[in-house]
Amino acid sequence: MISEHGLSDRKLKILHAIIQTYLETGEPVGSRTISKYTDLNLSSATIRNEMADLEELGYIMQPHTSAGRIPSDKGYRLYVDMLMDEKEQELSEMQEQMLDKADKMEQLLKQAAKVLANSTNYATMVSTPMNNANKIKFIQLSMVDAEQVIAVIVLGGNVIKNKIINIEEPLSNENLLKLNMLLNTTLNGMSIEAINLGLIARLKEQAGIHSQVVGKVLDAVADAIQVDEDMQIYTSGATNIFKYPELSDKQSAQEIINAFEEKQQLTELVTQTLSQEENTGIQVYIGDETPVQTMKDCSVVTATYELGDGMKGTIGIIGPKRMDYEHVLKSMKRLQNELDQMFHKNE
Amino acid sequence: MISEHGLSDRKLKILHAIIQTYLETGEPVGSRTISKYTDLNLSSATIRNEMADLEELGYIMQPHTSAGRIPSDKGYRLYVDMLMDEKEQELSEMQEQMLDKADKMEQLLKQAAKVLANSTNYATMVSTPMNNANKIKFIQLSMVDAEQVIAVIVLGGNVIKNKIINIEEPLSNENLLKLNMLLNTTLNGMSIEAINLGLIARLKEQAGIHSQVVGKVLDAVADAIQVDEDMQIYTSGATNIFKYPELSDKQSAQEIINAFEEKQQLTELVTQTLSQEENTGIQVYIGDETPVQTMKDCSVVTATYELGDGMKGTIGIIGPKRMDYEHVLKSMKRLQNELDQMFHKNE
DNA sequence: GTTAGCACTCAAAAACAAAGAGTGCTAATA
DNA sequence: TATTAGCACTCTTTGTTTTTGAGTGCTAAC
Repeated sequence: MISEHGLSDRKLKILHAIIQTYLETGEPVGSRTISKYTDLNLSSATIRNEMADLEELGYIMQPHTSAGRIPSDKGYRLYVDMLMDEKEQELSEMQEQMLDKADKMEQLLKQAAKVLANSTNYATMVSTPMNNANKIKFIQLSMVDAEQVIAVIVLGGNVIKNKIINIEEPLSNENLLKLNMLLNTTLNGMSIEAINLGLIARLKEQAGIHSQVVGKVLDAVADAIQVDEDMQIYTSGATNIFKYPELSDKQSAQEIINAFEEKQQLTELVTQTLSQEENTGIQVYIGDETPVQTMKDCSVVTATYELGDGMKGTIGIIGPKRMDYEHVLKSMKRLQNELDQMFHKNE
Repeated sequence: MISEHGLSDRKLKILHAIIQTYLETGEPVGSRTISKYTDLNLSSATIRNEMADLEELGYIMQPHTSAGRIPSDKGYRLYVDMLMDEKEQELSEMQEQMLDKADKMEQLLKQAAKVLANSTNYATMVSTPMNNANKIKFIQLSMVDAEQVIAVIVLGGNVIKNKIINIEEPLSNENLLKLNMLLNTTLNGMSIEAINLGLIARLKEQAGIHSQVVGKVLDAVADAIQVDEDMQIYTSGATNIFKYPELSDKQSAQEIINAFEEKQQLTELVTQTLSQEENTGIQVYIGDETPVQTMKDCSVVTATYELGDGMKGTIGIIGPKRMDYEHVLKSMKRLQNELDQMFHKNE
């Protein structure tokens, strides 16, 4: 939706110019600059009048009297909303850079974060898909040596988990085979929530003397999923924030980078993004709008990508409010596309 | 080895006092401070004379005339060497914090880095073990569905790798069994270097019509190992460097944190550390001594831990030159011990 | 409606002025 | 001979004042 701003065309142009120059320079922009470096052919005085209006309307503000203007959050918002409505751009070539190294999901996502950080010069994050309603695709137990069994669990989307289980007495080949049969026939295609206590009891009963092994395997399954529940987040380019003076004073830099390192706070972003069901799946949080308080002086752009099976992951870009929204939105769309495509191809 | 410093006992005491107070405050320390807050009972003037000597000998220096003295790299070196010779301390309790969450190696090491960072307030890194001469312990292929086979490879030290392989036509159960037999009998206990072209050719021959599958599996093996070759590095507490003003100006902070994020430069540290064969396995690099140029204004303490099978990993602490060496060295020894122990127990 | 002109404001930069910590040296002292 | 008190000197730090310049708002002319 376009905001009901009701600004004259000229005001809009001036606002646009202010924002764009501010995006580049990071310095408050004065009336003279606009008057000179724009094709409006208006004197600085006229611009000043318009700017006074724009300020009154809340789109721009002065850091102090006798300084130029900078966009307010509201101003950015308008700008971004305008951008969002623009036609889609041609995609791709990003693909090459990514396919390159990527074969495992983990690496693919790491790479994605890196590519995005490089191409935008902001800090980026990519989350692994959350498997809320994920299904077990395959389970296999194998003996590694006399006392150790390895359990390999493949989930939907080819997410692979494995876990080593210590057992007291060796399993015969035959029994191993039986157990594998049992587990697979019972659990295959099963969604994770569906594995309840009743089912577990039944399984153990059927396993007979090996019920304890089954117990351990189920623990392993639970564990494997548990680990995945708090999904992984890959970040890149956190130090890019040093490039923007307004964020790189010790205090802010410390906090933001810390958030990136600890990742804890980023999960908030992920859940927030995933819950919000938008058409394009791209969201822009400007300043205070962000779900993560640490980043209240930043802008955060997030997008979701899909894996099928209802699995969704998140991509995020964190930068200064004066971020190059145009470029970022484009890059975001591209990456989103790439990821969607890749995962669907791999399926 | 103790350096041949040949300093008088008094000089040594003064140097010690200077370093210790500087470690705490981070400010140049003057003669008066030493005279007052030490049990030497000497006037500031006497101290000044001694300090002049110490400066001439290169153990301390003045940031500028009429400032107090700060330790030089040489001074720190002497101090650290003295510490290193001290008796071992009692270990442990760190174990609890770690065992807690740890079950997979990856998590264990992540946790280790975190614990260490918390306990020292410096930036830390832990590398996964390098498997130069690592052996294949177990290989298993399983069908996931009609077109996909999963290969699980367990290496020495229970390092698990897996990879999904796409195949054209389904394998019968029988053939799968045969392949597994073939692979295991041939490759088990084999060190990775030993898998050469000749062996590969022989394997393929024996696999007959499934030679292409074998090829893909071997690719997968190579790949799995490849991935491991450039080992993982887990870091924690990078933002701790903000706590030390002498490192936290934009320039340095940016560089150091970046090194931590990109990890590239840290591998240098790891290899350096691993190559150097010391008795205790703990090394201290002060300032310029560091293998990583980015950290020339820091001190870096590294240690190795062992996994058996000749696999070794690295632990590292990076902080200001005025780091609390005593504490750090103790923590380091503890962690080193914990890790050694854990991996050997798990074996 | 637009613009030139001017007085005014205010942050940032530059210039200047203590203040204070610490030194080196000399001369007196134990 | 080793230690110490005393003093002049040096430099950073801190605070104050001045200067500068970009940018504004307002008024009056176009």
